[in-house]
Amino acid sequence: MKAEVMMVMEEQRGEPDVIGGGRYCGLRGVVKVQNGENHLQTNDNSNPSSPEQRNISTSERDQDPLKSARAEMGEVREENHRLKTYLERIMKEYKTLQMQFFDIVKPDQEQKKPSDDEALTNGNDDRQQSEESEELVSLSLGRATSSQRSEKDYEGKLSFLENISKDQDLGLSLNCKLSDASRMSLLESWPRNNNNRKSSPATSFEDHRKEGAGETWAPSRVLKTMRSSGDDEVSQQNPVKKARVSVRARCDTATMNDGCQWRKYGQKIAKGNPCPRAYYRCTVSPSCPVRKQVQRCAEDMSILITTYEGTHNHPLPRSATAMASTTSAAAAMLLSGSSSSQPGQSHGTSATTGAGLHGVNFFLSDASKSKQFYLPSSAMSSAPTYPTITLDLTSSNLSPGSSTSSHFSRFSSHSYPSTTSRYTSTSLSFSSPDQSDNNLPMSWAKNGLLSYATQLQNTNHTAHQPYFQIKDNPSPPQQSPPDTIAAATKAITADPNFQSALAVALKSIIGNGSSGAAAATIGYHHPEVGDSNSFGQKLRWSPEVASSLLPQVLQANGCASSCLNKSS
DNA sequence: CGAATTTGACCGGCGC
DNA sequence: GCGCCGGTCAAATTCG
Repeated sequence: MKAEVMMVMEEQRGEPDVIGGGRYCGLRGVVKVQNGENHLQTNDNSNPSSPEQRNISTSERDQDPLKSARAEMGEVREENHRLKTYLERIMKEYKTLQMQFFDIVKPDQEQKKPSDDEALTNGNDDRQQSEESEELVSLSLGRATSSQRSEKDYEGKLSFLENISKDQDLGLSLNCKLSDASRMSLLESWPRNNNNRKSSPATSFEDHRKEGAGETWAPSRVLKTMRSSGDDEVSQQNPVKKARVSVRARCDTATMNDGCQWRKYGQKIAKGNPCPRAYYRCTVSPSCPVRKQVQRCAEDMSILITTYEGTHNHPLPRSATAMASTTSAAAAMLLSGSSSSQPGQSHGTSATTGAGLHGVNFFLSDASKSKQFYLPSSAMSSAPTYPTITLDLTSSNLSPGSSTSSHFSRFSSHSYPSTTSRYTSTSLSFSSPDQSDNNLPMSWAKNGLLSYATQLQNTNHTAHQPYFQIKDNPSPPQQSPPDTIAAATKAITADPNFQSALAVALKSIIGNGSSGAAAATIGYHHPEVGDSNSFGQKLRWSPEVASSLLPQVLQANGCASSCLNKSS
Protein backbone atom coordinates (compact mmCIF):
# COMPACT_ATOMS: atom_id res chain seq x y z
CA MET A 1 0.00 0.00 0.00
CA LYS A 2 2.75 2.37 0.90
CA ALA A 3 4.54 1.79 -2.32
CA GLU A 4 1.40 2.35 -4.28
CA VAL A 5 0.67 5.67 -2.71
CA MET A 6 4.25 6.68 -3.00
CA MET A 7 3.98 6.37 -6.69
CA VAL A 8 1.40 9.07 -6.60
CA MET A 9 3.82 11.38 -5.01
CA GLU A 10 6.70 10.40 -7.18
CA GLU A 11 7.86 13.58 -8.69
CA GLN A 12 8.03 14.00 -12.35
CA ARG A 13 11.24 15.54 -13.28
CA GLY A 14 11.74 17.37 -16.44
CA GLU A 15 8.77 18.68 -18.29
CA PRO A 16 6.09 20.28 -16.23
CA ASP A 17 2.83 18.53 -15.87
CA VAL A 18 -0.27 19.71 -17.47
CA ILE A 19 -3.10 19.44 -15.09
CA GLY A 20 -6.48 20.77 -15.80
CA GLY A 21 -5.14 22.87 -18.58
CA GLY A 22 -2.56 24.48 -16.40
CA ARG A 23 1.10 23.93 -16.11
CA TYR A 24 2.33 22.55 -12.89
CA CYS A 25 5.93 22.25 -12.17
CA GLY A 26 6.72 18.67 -11.62
CA LEU A 27 4.02 17.62 -9.31
CA ARG A 28 1.68 14.77 -9.90
CA GLY A 29 -0.17 14.86 -6.68
CA VAL A 30 -2.59 17.71 -6.93
CA VAL A 31 -4.85 18.85 -4.19
CA LYS A 32 -8.10 20.01 -5.61
CA VAL A 33 -10.85 21.41 -3.55
CA GLN A 34 -14.26 20.29 -4.50
CA ASN A 35 -17.48 20.62 -2.62
CA GLY A 36 -15.70 21.77 0.43
CA GLU A 37 -13.38 18.84 0.53
CA ASN A 38 -9.92 18.35 -0.73
CA HIS A 39 -9.20 15.55 -3.07
CA LEU A 40 -5.90 14.33 -4.15
CA GLN A 41 -5.83 13.71 -7.81
CA THR A 42 -3.36 12.45 -10.26
CA ASN A 43 -3.29 12.90 -13.93
CA ASP A 44 -0.81 10.22 -14.57
CA ASN A 45 -2.49 7.42 -16.43
CA SER A 46 0.54 5.28 -16.28
CA ASN A 47 0.51 5.43 -12.58
CA PRO A 48 -0.15 1.98 -11.21
CA SER A 49 -1.72 3.47 -8.14
CA SER A 50 -4.78 4.67 -9.93
CA PRO A 51 -7.93 3.61 -8.16
CA GLU A 52 -9.07 1.46 -11.04
CA GLN A 53 -5.91 -0.51 -11.11
CA ARG A 54 -5.91 -0.87 -7.42
CA ASN A 55 -9.40 -2.26 -7.54
CA ILE A 56 -8.36 -4.75 -10.16
CA SER A 57 -5.43 -5.94 -8.20
CA THR A 58 -7.56 -6.18 -5.11
CA SER A 59 -10.11 -8.32 -6.83
CA GLU A 60 -7.41 -10.54 -8.18
CA ARG A 61 -5.99 -10.95 -4.76
CA ASP A 62 -9.35 -11.90 -3.42
CA GLN A 63 -9.36 -14.87 -5.72
CA ASP A 64 -6.28 -16.24 -4.12
CA PRO A 65 -5.90 -15.03 -0.57
CA LEU A 66 -2.77 -17.02 0.12
CA LYS A 67 -1.12 -15.81 -2.99
CA SER A 68 -2.08 -12.28 -2.30
CA ALA A 69 -0.83 -12.51 1.24
CA ARG A 70 2.51 -13.73 -0.01
CA ALA A 71 2.60 -11.01 -2.57
CA GLU A 72 1.85 -8.45 0.10
CA MET A 73 4.56 -9.83 2.29
CA GLY A 74 6.92 -9.56 -0.57
CA GLU A 75 5.88 -6.01 -1.17
CA VAL A 76 6.36 -5.19 2.46
CA ARG A 77 9.79 -6.75 2.47
CA GLU A 78 10.68 -4.90 -0.64
CA GLU A 79 9.43 -1.74 0.87
CA ASN A 80 11.36 -2.28 4.04
CA HIS A 81 14.46 -2.93 2.08
CA ARG A 82 13.96 0.20 0.12
CA LEU A 83 13.37 2.22 3.22
CA LYS A 84 16.50 0.84 4.77
CA THR A 85 18.40 1.80 1.70
CA TYR A 86 16.94 5.25 1.88
CA LEU A 87 17.85 5.55 5.50
CA GLU A 88 21.39 4.46 4.92
CA ARG A 89 21.78 6.89 2.12
CA ILE A 90 20.36 9.64 4.24
CA MET A 91 22.76 8.91 7.04
CA LYS A 92 25.60 8.80 4.60
CA GLU A 93 24.69 12.11 3.11
CA TYR A 94 24.18 13.60 6.48
CA LYS A 95 27.60 12.58 7.66
CA THR A 96 29.18 13.79 4.50
CA LEU A 97 27.51 17.13 4.78
CA GLN A 98 28.39 17.34 8.42
CA MET A 99 32.00 16.77 7.60
CA GLN A 100 31.87 19.35 4.90
CA PHE A 101 30.27 21.79 7.22
CA PHE A 102 32.91 21.36 9.87
CA ASP A 103 35.56 21.63 7.23
CA ILE A 104 34.13 24.97 6.31
CA VAL A 105 33.58 26.22 9.80
CA LYS A 106 36.81 25.07 11.37
CA PRO A 107 39.27 27.00 9.28
CA ASP A 108 36.97 29.94 9.58
CA GLN A 109 37.25 29.90 13.32
CA GLU A 110 40.92 29.11 13.52
CA GLN A 111 41.85 31.84 11.12
CA LYS A 112 39.60 34.58 12.20
CA LYS A 113 41.28 37.04 9.91
CA PRO A 114 42.60 35.31 6.89
CA SER A 115 44.41 37.34 4.35
CA ASP A 116 42.23 39.05 1.89
CA ASP A 117 44.02 37.40 -0.94
CA GLU A 118 43.21 34.00 0.38
CA ALA A 119 39.67 34.90 1.01
CA LEU A 120 39.27 36.22 -2.43
CA THR A 121 40.95 33.40 -4.19
CA ASN A 122 41.18 29.96 -2.76
CA GLY A 123 38.08 28.25 -1.71
CA ASN A 124 36.22 31.42 -1.17
CA ASP A 125 34.13 30.93 -4.19
CA ASP A 126 33.24 27.47 -3.16
CA ARG A 127 32.40 28.52 0.28
CA GLN A 128 30.43 31.44 -0.91
CA GLN A 129 28.59 29.23 -3.25
CA SER A 130 27.85 26.77 -0.59
CA GLU A 131 26.71 29.47 1.76
CA GLU A 132 24.56 31.01 -0.84
CA SER A 133 22.96 27.78 -1.65
CA GLU A 134 22.41 27.13 1.98
CA GLU A 135 20.66 30.37 2.45
CA LEU A 136 18.26 29.96 -0.32
CA VAL A 137 14.77 29.31 0.82
CA SER A 138 13.55 26.54 -1.34
CA LEU A 139 9.91 25.77 -1.19
CA SER A 140 8.81 22.93 -3.31
CA LEU A 141 6.11 20.41 -3.74
CA GLY A 142 7.46 16.98 -4.19
CA ARG A 143 10.44 18.31 -5.96
CA ALA A 144 13.91 18.30 -4.74
CA THR A 145 17.32 18.81 -6.05
CA SER A 146 19.11 15.67 -6.92
CA SER A 147 21.39 15.89 -3.96
CA GLN A 148 18.49 16.13 -1.59
CA ARG A 149 16.15 13.99 -3.43
CA SER A 150 16.54 10.65 -1.84
CA GLU A 151 16.01 11.84 1.65
CA LYS A 152 13.25 14.19 0.85
CA ASP A 153 11.46 11.79 -1.36
CA TYR A 154 11.57 9.24 1.29
CA GLU A 155 10.42 11.46 4.07
CA GLY A 156 7.91 13.30 2.04
CA LYS A 157 6.37 10.06 1.00
CA LEU A 158 6.35 8.85 4.52
CA SER A 159 4.59 11.90 5.80
CA PHE A 160 2.23 11.80 2.95
CA LEU A 161 1.39 8.22 3.59
CA GLU A 162 0.89 8.78 7.23
CA ASN A 163 -1.35 11.68 6.54
CA ILE A 164 -3.29 9.61 4.10
CA SER A 165 -3.73 6.84 6.53
CA LYS A 166 -4.67 9.06 9.39
CA ASP A 167 -6.80 11.47 7.66
CA GLN A 168 -9.64 10.71 5.40
CA ASP A 169 -10.64 14.29 5.12
CA LEU A 170 -7.72 15.11 2.94
CA GLY A 171 -7.04 18.35 4.58
CA LEU A 172 -4.03 20.38 4.00
CA SER A 173 -0.83 20.70 5.87
CA LEU A 174 2.72 21.49 5.14
CA ASN A 175 5.79 19.44 5.59
CA CYS A 176 8.93 21.18 6.48
CA LYS A 177 12.25 19.97 5.37
CA LEU A 178 15.56 21.39 6.26
CA SER A 179 18.70 20.63 4.51
CA ASP A 180 21.43 19.13 6.54
CA ALA A 181 23.16 22.42 6.63
CA SER A 182 20.02 23.97 7.98
CA ARG A 183 19.87 21.40 10.66
CA MET A 184 23.38 22.19 11.59
CA SER A 185 22.52 25.82 11.88
CA LEU A 186 19.64 24.96 14.11
CA LEU A 187 21.94 22.79 16.09
CA GLU A 188 24.24 25.67 16.60
CA SER A 189 21.54 28.03 17.65
CA TRP A 190 19.94 25.45 19.81
CA PRO A 191 22.20 25.50 22.84
CA ARG A 192 21.75 29.22 23.15
CA ASN A 193 18.37 28.62 24.60
CA ASN A 194 19.27 25.48 26.32
CA ASN A 195 22.12 26.22 28.57
CA ASN A 196 20.91 23.72 31.05
CA ARG A 197 21.04 20.96 28.54
CA LYS A 198 24.16 18.98 28.27
CA SER A 199 22.96 16.44 25.88
CA SER A 200 24.57 15.94 22.57
CA PRO A 201 23.58 18.25 19.79
CA ALA A 202 21.88 15.50 17.99
CA THR A 203 19.77 14.66 20.94
CA SER A 204 18.92 18.23 21.60
CA PHE A 205 18.06 18.80 18.08
CA GLU A 206 15.78 15.87 17.95
CA ASP A 207 13.98 17.26 20.92
CA HIS A 208 13.92 20.60 19.31
CA ARG A 209 12.37 19.10 16.27
CA LYS A 210 9.58 17.70 18.28
CA GLU A 211 9.01 20.94 20.02
CA GLY A 212 9.21 22.90 16.89
CA ALA A 213 6.56 20.80 15.41
CA GLY A 214 4.36 22.39 17.95
CA GLU A 215 2.66 19.42 19.42
CA THR A 216 3.03 20.85 22.86
CA TRP A 217 3.25 24.38 23.92
CA ALA A 218 4.08 24.99 27.50
CA PRO A 219 3.95 28.45 28.94
CA SER A 220 6.71 29.37 31.22
CA ARG A 221 4.53 28.99 34.20
CA VAL A 222 3.48 25.57 33.18
CA LEU A 223 7.09 24.72 32.74
CA LYS A 224 7.80 25.91 36.21
CA THR A 225 5.01 23.77 37.53
CA MET A 226 6.34 20.83 35.64
CA ARG A 227 9.76 21.34 37.04
CA SER A 228 8.48 21.68 40.53
CA SER A 229 6.56 18.52 40.12
CA GLY A 230 9.78 16.77 39.43
CA ASP A 231 9.05 15.80 35.91
CA ASP A 232 12.41 16.71 34.55
CA GLU A 233 11.91 15.04 31.28
CA VAL A 234 8.79 16.93 30.54
CA SER A 235 10.10 20.14 31.91
CA GLN A 236 12.96 20.10 29.51
CA GLN A 237 10.85 19.59 26.55
CA ASN A 238 9.88 23.13 25.89
CA PRO A 239 12.62 25.44 26.87
CA VAL A 240 12.40 27.39 23.65
CA LYS A 241 9.68 29.52 22.32
CA LYS A 242 7.59 28.17 19.54
CA ALA A 243 7.36 29.17 16.01
CA ARG A 244 4.55 31.50 15.28
CA VAL A 245 2.40 31.95 12.30
CA SER A 246 1.25 35.44 11.73
CA VAL A 247 -1.69 36.20 9.51
CA ARG A 248 -2.23 39.71 8.31
CA ALA A 249 -5.65 40.40 6.95
CA ARG A 250 -7.98 43.27 6.56
CA CYS A 251 -10.68 42.73 9.08
CA ASP A 252 -13.30 44.94 10.64
CA THR A 253 -14.15 42.62 13.46
CA ALA A 254 -12.21 42.16 16.65
CA THR A 255 -10.85 38.83 15.59
CA MET A 256 -10.58 36.82 12.47
CA ASN A 257 -13.02 34.00 12.14
CA ASP A 258 -10.75 31.05 11.71
CA GLY A 259 -13.32 28.48 12.62
CA CYS A 260 -11.95 27.76 16.04
CA GLN A 261 -13.26 28.69 19.47
CA TRP A 262 -11.18 31.12 21.43
CA ARG A 263 -11.32 32.60 24.85
CA LYS A 264 -9.68 35.84 25.64
CA TYR A 265 -7.40 35.64 28.62
CA GLY A 266 -5.49 38.84 28.50
CA GLN A 267 -4.86 42.10 26.86
CA LYS A 268 -1.81 44.28 26.80
CA ILE A 269 -0.64 47.47 25.30
CA ALA A 270 2.51 46.48 23.60
CA LYS A 271 5.30 48.91 23.14
CA GLY A 272 5.28 50.74 19.87
CA ASN A 273 1.67 50.06 19.04
CA PRO A 274 -1.19 52.01 20.55
CA CYS A 275 -3.55 49.21 19.74
CA PRO A 276 -3.89 46.68 22.50
CA ARG A 277 -2.79 43.17 21.90
CA ALA A 278 -5.33 40.57 22.88
CA TYR A 279 -4.41 37.10 23.95
CA TYR A 280 -6.64 34.19 23.19
CA ARG A 281 -6.46 30.51 23.92
CA CYS A 282 -8.28 27.73 22.23
CA THR A 283 -11.29 26.55 24.19
CA VAL A 284 -12.28 23.62 22.07
CA SER A 285 -10.32 21.49 24.45
CA PRO A 286 -9.28 22.62 27.91
CA SER A 287 -5.85 21.16 27.41
CA CYS A 288 -5.31 22.66 24.01
CA PRO A 289 -2.02 24.52 23.99
CA VAL A 290 -2.81 26.78 21.10
CA ARG A 291 -2.70 30.50 21.69
CA LYS A 292 -3.27 33.37 19.43
CA GLN A 293 -2.52 37.03 19.65
CA VAL A 294 -4.61 39.58 17.90
CA GLN A 295 -3.47 43.07 17.31
CA ARG A 296 -4.22 45.79 14.87
CA CYS A 297 -1.46 47.05 12.73
CA ALA A 298 -0.15 50.36 13.95
CA GLU A 299 0.30 51.70 10.46
CA ASP A 300 -3.00 50.54 9.14
CA MET A 301 -5.75 49.99 11.66
CA SER A 302 -7.81 48.05 9.20
CA ILE A 303 -5.22 45.31 9.17
CA LEU A 304 -5.61 42.71 11.82
CA ILE A 305 -2.57 40.70 12.73
CA THR A 306 -3.37 37.33 14.16
CA THR A 307 -0.47 35.33 15.43
CA TYR A 308 -0.95 31.66 16.11
CA GLU A 309 1.21 29.60 18.34
CA GLY A 310 1.12 25.89 18.96
CA THR A 311 -0.83 23.06 17.53
CA HIS A 312 -4.26 21.85 18.44
CA ASN A 313 -4.32 18.56 20.27
CA HIS A 314 -7.93 17.81 19.65
CA PRO A 315 -10.30 17.37 16.76
CA LEU A 316 -11.31 20.60 15.20
CA PRO A 317 -14.42 21.64 13.41
CA ARG A 318 -14.02 21.35 9.72
CA SER A 319 -13.98 25.06 9.28
CA ALA A 320 -11.02 25.33 11.58
CA THR A 321 -8.87 22.59 10.21
CA ALA A 322 -7.47 24.48 7.30
CA MET A 323 -6.15 27.38 9.24
CA ALA A 324 -4.97 25.12 12.01
CA SER A 325 -3.10 22.82 9.72
CA THR A 326 -1.64 25.65 7.80
CA THR A 327 -0.41 27.40 10.87
CA SER A 328 0.91 24.32 12.54
CA ALA A 329 2.68 23.25 9.43
CA ALA A 330 4.10 26.65 8.86
CA ALA A 331 5.30 26.65 12.42
CA ALA A 332 6.83 23.28 11.87
CA MET A 333 8.53 24.62 8.83
CA LEU A 334 10.22 27.29 10.83
CA LEU A 335 11.24 25.38 13.85
CA SER A 336 11.11 21.72 13.35
CA GLY A 337 14.17 21.35 11.27
CA SER A 338 12.61 18.06 10.64
CA SER A 339 12.67 16.42 7.34
CA SER A 340 9.13 15.57 7.99
CA SER A 341 6.57 17.31 10.04
CA GLN A 342 4.86 14.13 10.80
CA PRO A 343 5.97 13.88 14.38
CA GLY A 344 4.38 17.17 15.08
CA GLN A 345 1.46 16.46 12.92
CA SER A 346 0.84 13.22 14.60
CA HIS A 347 0.31 15.06 17.78
CA GLY A 348 -1.26 17.94 16.23
CA THR A 349 -3.61 18.92 13.61
CA SER A 350 -3.36 16.36 10.97
CA ALA A 351 -3.61 13.41 13.21
CA THR A 352 -6.39 14.57 15.38
CA THR A 353 -8.28 16.96 13.27
CA GLY A 354 -8.15 15.16 10.06
CA ALA A 355 -6.38 17.92 8.28
CA GLY A 356 -3.22 16.30 7.23
CA LEU A 357 -1.23 17.76 4.47
CA HIS A 358 -0.88 15.80 1.42
CA GLY A 359 2.05 16.29 -0.69
CA VAL A 360 2.86 19.84 0.15
CA ASN A 361 6.40 19.94 1.24
CA PHE A 362 8.63 22.73 2.28
CA PHE A 363 12.25 22.32 1.60
CA LEU A 364 13.77 24.94 3.73
CA SER A 365 17.40 25.18 2.81
CA ASP A 366 17.77 28.24 4.84
CA ALA A 367 20.91 27.56 6.75
CA SER A 368 21.66 31.14 7.17
CA LYS A 369 25.19 32.27 7.08
CA SER A 370 24.83 33.84 10.44
CA LYS A 371 23.20 30.78 11.90
CA GLN A 372 20.50 33.00 13.17
CA PHE A 373 16.97 33.82 12.46
CA TYR A 374 15.82 37.30 11.95
CA LEU A 375 13.01 39.58 12.76
CA PRO A 376 9.90 39.09 10.79
CA SER A 377 8.19 41.84 8.98
CA SER A 378 5.21 41.35 11.13
CA ALA A 379 3.48 44.48 12.18
CA MET A 380 3.77 43.39 15.75
CA SER A 381 5.32 46.38 17.26
CA SER A 382 7.65 44.65 19.56
CA ALA A 383 10.64 42.73 18.45
CA PRO A 384 9.52 39.15 18.70
CA THR A 385 11.89 36.52 19.88
CA TYR A 386 9.96 33.90 18.01
CA PRO A 387 10.56 32.59 14.59
CA THR A 388 7.58 33.79 12.68
CA ILE A 389 6.10 33.01 9.37
CA THR A 390 3.75 35.58 8.00
CA LEU A 391 0.79 35.05 5.77
CA ASP A 392 -0.02 38.38 4.33
CA LEU A 393 -3.60 38.59 3.17
CA THR A 394 -3.64 42.31 2.91
CA SER A 395 -3.27 44.52 -0.04
CA SER A 396 0.17 45.10 -1.32
CA ASN A 397 0.31 48.82 -1.00
CA LEU A 398 1.40 48.85 2.57
CA SER A 399 4.79 50.23 2.25
CA PRO A 400 5.31 53.64 0.85
CA GLY A 401 8.08 52.49 -1.36
CA SER A 402 6.21 49.61 -2.79
CA SER A 403 5.16 49.45 -6.33
CA THR A 404 1.77 50.80 -7.13
CA SER A 405 1.07 47.95 -9.43
CA SER A 406 -1.47 45.51 -8.25
CA HIS A 407 -0.42 42.23 -6.87
CA PHE A 408 -2.87 39.52 -6.66
CA SER A 409 -0.52 37.29 -4.88
CA ARG A 410 2.87 37.61 -3.49
CA PHE A 411 5.32 35.30 -2.00
CA SER A 412 8.16 36.79 -0.20
CA SER A 413 10.75 35.60 2.13
CA HIS A 414 12.87 38.12 3.79
CA SER A 415 14.98 38.73 6.75
CA TYR A 416 15.85 41.75 8.72
CA PRO A 417 19.11 41.40 10.45
CA SER A 418 19.25 43.46 13.51
CA THR A 419 20.90 43.33 16.81
CA THR A 420 17.74 42.41 18.60
CA SER A 421 16.20 40.02 16.23
CA ARG A 422 17.14 36.48 15.76
CA TYR A 423 14.69 34.84 13.55
CA THR A 424 13.95 34.55 9.95
CA SER A 425 10.66 35.44 8.56
CA THR A 426 8.96 33.85 5.69
CA SER A 427 6.08 35.75 4.37
CA LEU A 428 3.42 34.42 2.14
CA SER A 429 1.37 37.20 0.79
CA PHE A 430 -1.97 36.69 -0.81
CA SER A 431 -2.63 40.22 -1.65
CA SER A 432 -5.54 41.74 -3.32
CA PRO A 433 -4.93 44.15 -6.05
CA ASP A 434 -4.66 47.68 -5.01
CA GLN A 435 -8.03 48.45 -3.72
CA SER A 436 -8.04 51.98 -4.81
CA ASP A 437 -7.26 50.88 -8.28
CA ASN A 438 -9.90 48.38 -8.97
CA ASN A 439 -12.49 48.67 -6.28
CA LEU A 440 -12.03 45.14 -5.16
CA PRO A 441 -12.33 45.34 -1.46
CA MET A 442 -11.26 42.73 0.97
CA SER A 443 -13.78 43.05 3.67
CA TRP A 444 -15.40 41.03 6.33
CA ALA A 445 -18.94 39.99 5.88
CA LYS A 446 -21.41 40.04 8.70
CA ASN A 447 -20.66 36.51 9.57
CA GLY A 448 -17.03 37.30 9.94
CA LEU A 449 -16.00 35.68 6.74
CA LEU A 450 -13.75 37.65 4.60
CA SER A 451 -15.11 38.27 1.22
CA TYR A 452 -12.32 38.54 -1.14
CA ALA A 453 -13.54 39.81 -4.40
CA THR A 454 -11.36 39.18 -7.33
CA GLN A 455 -11.92 40.72 -10.60
CA LEU A 456 -11.33 38.10 -13.14
CA GLN A 457 -10.74 38.78 -16.71
CA ASN A 458 -13.28 36.27 -17.90
CA THR A 459 -11.70 33.65 -20.05
CA ASN A 460 -8.41 35.25 -20.71
CA HIS A 461 -6.09 33.36 -18.44
CA THR A 462 -3.07 35.33 -19.29
CA ALA A 463 -4.85 38.39 -18.13
CA HIS A 464 -4.06 37.35 -14.58
CA GLN A 465 -0.44 37.31 -15.17
CA PRO A 466 0.28 40.93 -14.45
CA TYR A 467 -1.04 40.37 -10.96
CA PHE A 468 1.45 37.72 -10.22
CA GLN A 469 4.40 39.86 -9.76
CA ILE A 470 6.44 39.27 -6.76
CA LYS A 471 8.22 41.69 -4.66
CA ASP A 472 11.15 41.23 -2.44
CA ASN A 473 9.75 42.98 0.49
CA PRO A 474 6.13 43.81 0.83
CA SER A 475 6.17 45.98 3.86
CA PRO A 476 9.51 46.26 5.46
CA PRO A 477 9.48 48.36 8.54
CA GLN A 478 13.13 48.94 8.14
CA GLN A 479 15.72 48.79 5.50
CA SER A 480 16.35 45.34 4.32
CA PRO A 481 20.00 44.84 3.71
CA PRO A 482 21.05 42.85 0.73
CA ASP A 483 20.87 39.32 1.86
CA THR A 484 20.73 36.13 0.04
CA ILE A 485 17.14 35.45 0.81
CA ALA A 486 16.22 38.65 -0.87
CA ALA A 487 18.47 37.63 -3.68
CA ALA A 488 16.71 34.32 -3.82
CA THR A 489 13.38 36.06 -3.98
CA LYS A 490 14.73 38.21 -6.73
CA ALA A 491 15.80 35.12 -8.55
CA ILE A 492 12.33 33.75 -8.22
CA THR A 493 10.67 36.88 -9.38
CA ALA A 494 12.97 37.20 -12.30
CA ASP A 495 12.00 33.85 -13.60
CA PRO A 496 8.95 34.06 -15.82
CA ASN A 497 8.35 30.36 -15.33
CA PHE A 498 7.62 30.93 -11.72
CA GLN A 499 5.26 33.72 -12.42
CA SER A 500 3.37 31.74 -14.96
CA ALA A 501 3.27 28.75 -12.67
CA LEU A 502 1.96 30.90 -9.88
CA ALA A 503 -0.59 32.36 -12.19
CA VAL A 504 -1.77 28.96 -13.25
CA ALA A 505 -1.92 27.70 -9.71
CA LEU A 506 -4.01 30.60 -8.60
CA LYS A 507 -6.10 30.49 -11.67
CA SER A 508 -6.92 26.90 -11.01
CA ILE A 509 -8.25 27.93 -7.65
CA ILE A 510 -10.13 30.97 -8.68
CA GLY A 511 -11.54 29.32 -11.69
CA ASN A 512 -10.83 28.59 -15.23
CA GLY A 513 -12.38 31.71 -16.37
CA SER A 514 -15.82 30.39 -16.97
CA SER A 515 -18.42 32.15 -14.98
CA GLY A 516 -19.11 30.73 -11.60
CA ALA A 517 -16.10 28.56 -11.73
CA ALA A 518 -14.59 30.14 -8.71
CA ALA A 519 -17.20 28.94 -6.31
CA ALA A 520 -17.17 25.50 -7.82
CA THR A 521 -13.45 25.20 -7.66
CA ILE A 522 -13.08 26.56 -4.23
CA GLY A 523 -15.95 24.44 -3.14
CA TYR A 524 -16.75 26.70 -0.32
CA HIS A 525 -19.89 28.61 0.08
CA HIS A 526 -21.15 29.99 3.24
CA PRO A 527 -24.87 29.64 3.43
CA GLU A 528 -25.31 32.99 5.04
CA VAL A 529 -23.52 34.85 2.36
CA GLY A 530 -25.37 35.51 -0.78
CA ASP A 531 -23.81 35.04 -4.13
CA SER A 532 -24.94 38.27 -5.59
CA ASN A 533 -21.85 40.09 -6.43
CA SER A 534 -21.27 42.64 -9.03
CA PHE A 535 -17.85 41.30 -9.67
CA GLY A 536 -19.21 38.08 -10.98
CA GLN A 537 -16.75 35.74 -9.43
CA LYS A 538 -15.97 36.03 -5.86
CA LEU A 539 -13.51 34.14 -3.83
CA ARG A 540 -14.78 34.08 -0.31
CA TRP A 541 -12.12 34.03 2.24
CA SER A 542 -12.27 31.21 4.63
CA PRO A 543 -9.83 28.81 6.13
CA GLU A 544 -10.68 26.44 3.35
CA VAL A 545 -9.83 29.03 0.82
CA ALA A 546 -6.61 29.76 2.57
CA SER A 547 -5.65 26.17 2.63
CA SER A 548 -6.52 25.65 -0.94
CA LEU A 549 -4.72 28.73 -2.02
CA LEU A 550 -1.60 28.34 0.00
CA PRO A 551 -0.42 24.94 -1.13
CA GLN A 552 -0.92 25.74 -4.74
CA VAL A 553 0.97 28.92 -4.46
CA LEU A 554 3.64 26.96 -2.74
CA GLN A 555 3.34 24.40 -5.40
CA ALA A 556 3.97 27.07 -7.91
CA ASN A 557 6.87 28.03 -5.83
CA GLY A 558 8.12 24.54 -6.19
CA CYS A 559 8.88 25.64 -9.67
CA ALA A 560 10.54 28.61 -8.18
CA SER A 561 12.56 26.27 -6.14
CA SER A 562 13.96 24.71 -9.18
CA CYS A 563 14.55 28.11 -10.61
CA LEU A 564 16.22 29.01 -7.42
CA ASN A 565 18.44 26.05 -7.46
CA LYS A 566 19.35 26.85 -10.97
CA SER A 567 20.13 30.38 -10.10
CA SER A 568 22.30 29.42 -7.23
C1' DC B 1 -26.33 32.15 37.08
C1' DG B 2 -22.87 30.51 34.23
C1' DA B 3 -19.87 31.96 30.69
C1' DA B 4 -17.04 35.32 28.76
C1' DT B 5 -14.40 39.44 29.17
C1' DT B 6 -11.71 42.90 31.56
C1' DT B 7 -7.89 44.39 34.02
C1' DG B 8 -4.38 44.84 37.45
C1' DA B 9 -0.87 41.96 39.42
C1' DC B 10 2.64 38.84 38.87
C1' DC B 11 6.41 36.31 36.71
C1' DG B 12 10.30 35.38 33.78
C1' DG B 13 13.42 36.72 30.14
C1' DC B 14 16.47 39.96 28.55
C1' DG B 15 19.26 44.08 28.01
C1' DC B 16 21.90 47.52 30.26
C1' DG C 1 21.20 43.89 40.08
C1' DC C 2 17.69 46.56 38.15
C1' DG C 3 14.26 47.91 35.10
C1' DC C 4 11.64 47.07 31.01
C1' DC C 5 8.59 44.31 28.57
C1' DG C 6 5.90 40.40 26.97
C1' DG C 7 2.98 36.98 28.54
C1' DT C 8 -0.15 34.85 31.87
C1' DC C 9 -3.12 34.50 35.87
C1' DA C 10 -7.10 35.25 38.37
C1' DA C 11 -10.36 38.18 40.71
C1' DA C 12 -13.75 41.39 39.37
C1' DT C 13 -17.01 42.68 36.16
C1' DT C 14 -20.09 42.27 32.36
C1' DC C 15 -23.08 39.84 29.39
C1' DG C 16 -26.59 36.68 27.68
